[in-house]
Amino acid sequence: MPTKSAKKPVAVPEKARKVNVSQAVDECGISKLTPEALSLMANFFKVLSEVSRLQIVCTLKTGAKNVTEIIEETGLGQANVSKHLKMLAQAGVVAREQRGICVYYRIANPFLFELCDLVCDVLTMQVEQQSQQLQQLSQLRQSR
Amino acid sequence: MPTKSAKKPVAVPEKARKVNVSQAVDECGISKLTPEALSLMANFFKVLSEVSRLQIVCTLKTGAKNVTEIIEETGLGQANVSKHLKMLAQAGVVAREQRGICVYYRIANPFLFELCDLVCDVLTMQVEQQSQQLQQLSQLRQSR
DNA sequence: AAACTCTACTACCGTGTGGCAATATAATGA
DNA sequence: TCATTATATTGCCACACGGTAGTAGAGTTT
Repeated sequence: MPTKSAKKPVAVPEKARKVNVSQAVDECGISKLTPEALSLMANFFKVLSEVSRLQIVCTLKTGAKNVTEIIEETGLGQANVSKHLKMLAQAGVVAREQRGICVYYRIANPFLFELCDLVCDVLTMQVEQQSQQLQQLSQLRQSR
Repeated sequence: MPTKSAKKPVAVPEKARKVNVSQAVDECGISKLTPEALSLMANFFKVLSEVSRLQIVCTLKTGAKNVTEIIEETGLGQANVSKHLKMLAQAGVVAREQRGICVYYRIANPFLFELCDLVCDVLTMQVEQQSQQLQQLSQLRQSR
């Protein structure tokens, strides 16, 4: 049973942590990360936490595309695509390049796909694990 | 200039895509992912897109901890920690284990740290890139 | 049993944000 | 110049979600 040093940790209010970017990511590795670095990470994940934006990223997997092409491939609304692209660009996920009248976007850092593949692996493992557990459950059921 | 086949892509409303999990993640690799798989990914990222939850994950880097320990290490409120832990557990990020009166949580899949490290790398690259660009800008400024 | 600890849950509030329609801006062509 | 196409922006609404206080329940100690 763990012992507590102080009764109430005095709970410094959890709002009021806005972060000024930069410096932040020094020593890599998830442990010993400054709140700023954590905020950077959180923001990065947040950008990738919407199906629409992931759709857009998928679209760009096969190369740079302009907004109209992205709209057609994803079936998303124009305003949304524009908004999402802006967010993705600000997060440094995609790069913007104007060619004549059109604006082409591309994945800024191909590392992203590596990352997504890794996530896919993790999720696959989880799904498999879950289905195994379900199997075991149903087996227990039948042998009753 | 890209040609458009139809004037208005008829915009199937973008709400009304709730996803039933499972199957989804077949062929790994970010391209050719079903909407269900994308939704899984998005949800995974969403769980990691909050500073508080990342703090909790960091806390668990050094091994399983009970809720009180997590509260003390992070300084978060008890209700929040409980809520976040529930979310992390549902997403399969952490595993729950009751020992007597305490409940211990641990990272379910150590792969997670690998993933976070990769994200750190990506973010580091981005930050470095940005600072380089800033440097170039200021140099342009001075040589004016 | 009563008091205490640990964890979970509920209700509430404020904020952030996705989708949408309408409008604005920019570049091109007639 | 005017019309057209491509992209960006704004305002609005609905909804999801984080933080908080209060409460509940389970286990432990006295």
